[in-house]
This record gives sequence, C-alpha cells and structure tokens, in this order.
Amino acid sequence: MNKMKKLPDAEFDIMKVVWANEPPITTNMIMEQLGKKKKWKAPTVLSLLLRLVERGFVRTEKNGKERTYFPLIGKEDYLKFETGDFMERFHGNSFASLVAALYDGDKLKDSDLDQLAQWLKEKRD
Amino acid sequence: MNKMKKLPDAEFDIMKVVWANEPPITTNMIMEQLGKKKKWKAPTVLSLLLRLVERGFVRTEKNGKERTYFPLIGKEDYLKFETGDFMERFHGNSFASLVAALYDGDKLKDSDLDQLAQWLKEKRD
DNA sequence: AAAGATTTTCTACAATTGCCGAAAATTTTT
DNA sequence: AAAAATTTTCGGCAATTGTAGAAAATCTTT
Repeated sequence: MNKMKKLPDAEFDIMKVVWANEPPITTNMIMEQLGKKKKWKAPTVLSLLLRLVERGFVRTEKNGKERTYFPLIGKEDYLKFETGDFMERFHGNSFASLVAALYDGDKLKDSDLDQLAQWLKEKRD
Repeated sequence: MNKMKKLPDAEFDIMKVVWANEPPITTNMIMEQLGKKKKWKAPTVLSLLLRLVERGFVRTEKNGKERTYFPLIGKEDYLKFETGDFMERFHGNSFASLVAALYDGDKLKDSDLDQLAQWLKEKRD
C-alpha cells in the first residue's frame, strides 16, 4: 500500500459523489449531483475525473460515447488517512486537543458528549 | 470577524513556530526551529512570513536589519476554524464518523483516552 | 445519410503554492 | 572606514489546482 496523497478540494468533491453512488458512475450522475451546485461545466468535471484516474483513485471504462468510473480507493480508507493526517498536523495527535477545539467551536452537541462519555466508559474495562 | 481562510501547508508550519514562542518572533527563531528540519533557505522563510503578513495572520516590525513578528490570530481560533472545516468536509459534521475513523486508524491511544476522560470530567460542573 | 444532440478530448490559462538566487541594506568586525 | 557577515528585498520560476473553450467523437433522430 503505497503512500496516499491528499486530494485537492475539487477532486475530493468528485470522489464524494463517486462514493455516494453505486458504481459504475457516469459523468452524468456527477453533473447532476454536483455540477449544478458547483456550476461546473462538463469539461471541468471530466478533467477532474481524469486527474483522479491518474492518481489511482478511480478507474474508467469507455462504452460508446460515454465513460464510466469505478472507485479504487474506499471512502473509509481515505477518511482514515485524512483524519490521521489532520490529527497529526493540527492536533499533534492529541485527541483531547481535537475535542477541545470542537467543543470551543460549538461543534459538539450535548448528545455528542453523552455519547462520548458512554463510549469512553465502554472502552474502559 | 471576516471569513478566515485555510493556510497553505508551509505557512501553517511557520505559524506553529510563531505560536510556540513568546513574541516578538525573530526570523532566526524560525530558521532555528524549522529551517533545519525543512531545509529551507532564509529567503524562503521570509517570503512565507511576508505572505502571512498579507493574510493578516501576523504583523511585523523592523528594528535595524532585523525584522520581528507578532501573531494576530490565535492558535486556538485557527484550530477551531480548521477543525470545524475538517468536520464538515470530511465527516459531514458527524462526530461518530470522526471517532470511527480515528479508532479504525488506531489513532486513539490509551493516554488519549485518559486525557479525554479527564477533560470530560472537568466539563461537568 | 444528414442533421442534431451529447459527451469527450485536447489544449490552455490564471491563481496559488513552494522555494530560492542575486542584489541590496545594515550591522559587526577588523 | 573597509571588509566581512547577516538579514532582507526583489524578482522569479516550476508544479499544482480550478476551470473551460473549441474541436472531435459518437450516438440519435429525422
């Protein structure tokens, strides 16, 4: 498993759609689910997909005039990677630091805290 | 409070040193603490600092041939921002998703759990 | 088979980022 | 005050990223 690299924002946005749908993924699906929100033109999406192919995140097949795509990297794996990177880079791998920042930013609801406490208690045995 | 933007990696590395020291920060401190590890030349560090000034992350003063810097944005504020952004972008603001990714990636050490329990207890008052 | 519609390819370009050489400014040493 | 050393300024360049126009390919409709 060679070193994974962080995706540029736009490419990650594409991957989110790729992951959210049952492959094969068509460009059209992506245009539907993203193009309108992002106001991307078709060649933009195609070009991003091409880059994702080069990066090894998806593979592609051509059927007729259309092209379809299949993810090669799983969402969980990528999230694990990004999350690890983030933890190291911004919180020096301290979970406490992360939680504090979330709490300060009101990103943690009380229900989250309760869940966390619960989860913690379970882990401790 | 106008919208904060994510810092490029190299600039964030500089900020970490800025935050880790008592201002005023000298270029030399940064060279000492980063330059050797990153193998950056002096003009590189200066150029990054300049960009941080333009971004409003630090201000600078000139004394003689030397230049000193003072942070304008606090580490906590920036971390809060980055963490919120991260949560939304990669975990759809789901704390459970975050914890799952961390746990999966073995990023949660026992010591983290201890600290976390401590933090949680303090929040209870 | 021509015309029309759709999708892809190719090419490109501006902005951003990482990085630094060479020259200038200023201080320190001789 | 020259020479040496240090630090900054200026300019710049290559790689990456965001984005698409124009042209080509291919499918669909008439």
